[in-house]
Amino acid sequence: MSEKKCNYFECPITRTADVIGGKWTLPIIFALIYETKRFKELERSIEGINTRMLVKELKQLEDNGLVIRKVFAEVPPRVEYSLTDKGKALKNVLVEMREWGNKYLFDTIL
Amino acid sequence: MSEKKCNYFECPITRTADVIGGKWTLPIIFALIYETKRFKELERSIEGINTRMLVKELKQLEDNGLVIRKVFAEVPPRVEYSLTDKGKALKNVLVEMREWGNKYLFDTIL
DNA sequence: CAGAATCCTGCCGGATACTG
DNA sequence: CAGTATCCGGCAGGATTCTG
Repeated sequence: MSEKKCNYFECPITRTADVIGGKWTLPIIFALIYETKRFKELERSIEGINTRMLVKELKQLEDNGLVIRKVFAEVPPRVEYSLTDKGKALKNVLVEMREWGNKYLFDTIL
Repeated sequence: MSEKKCNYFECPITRTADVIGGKWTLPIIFALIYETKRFKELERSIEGINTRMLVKELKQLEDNGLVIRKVFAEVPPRVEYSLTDKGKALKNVLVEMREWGNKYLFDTIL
């Protein structure tokens, strides 16, 4: 961690924050970190999200190269979502966030 | 990283995201990670921020226990901001975010 | 099942001016 | 210097309905 001025758009930290800053971005990535999932599966596994938001953020994640969308020519339709390597590489970030959250957000009694 | 349902408010990851999700939160933490700074110093070291936002996010950070505000009874007034241990502990998260950002957001040519 | 199309609202974040 | 006090527009994000 060098002492460099963080002017937002040249800073890798804030740029990363922008990529994963959507309200449901992290839950989606988390849900896909170990397994491919279909749209409805995703929707069910993420409590509180609604269709529109899921579609929107998935598209954004796809545009950012974090998620792969695979369409099957079947009836009923089937679409599977999975993480790219770029997406999977976020795992370290998630791990650190979880670590910090558990330590400082839930163990306040200790 | 266990396979647990992430229902937002019980999930340490998304809770952490909420704490550091303000637009200028990370730049502020970054600016304070190695040194205490006065208000104006902070404002100058973070490109693009304005007074109102800096005040607002600093207050939020203080409420969340990430930042300490120390007021000196002097004229002209002097207020110094520094990170608590809780705040400093976010360094690991920042490091991972920077790592990821550098690798996947800036080295796309490679 | 996997979305697309609308509609609506809060509040996030920016600009600007003023104060002790 | 270290902040308040207002004003304001845009859009993130939610609810709901419809389609192939």
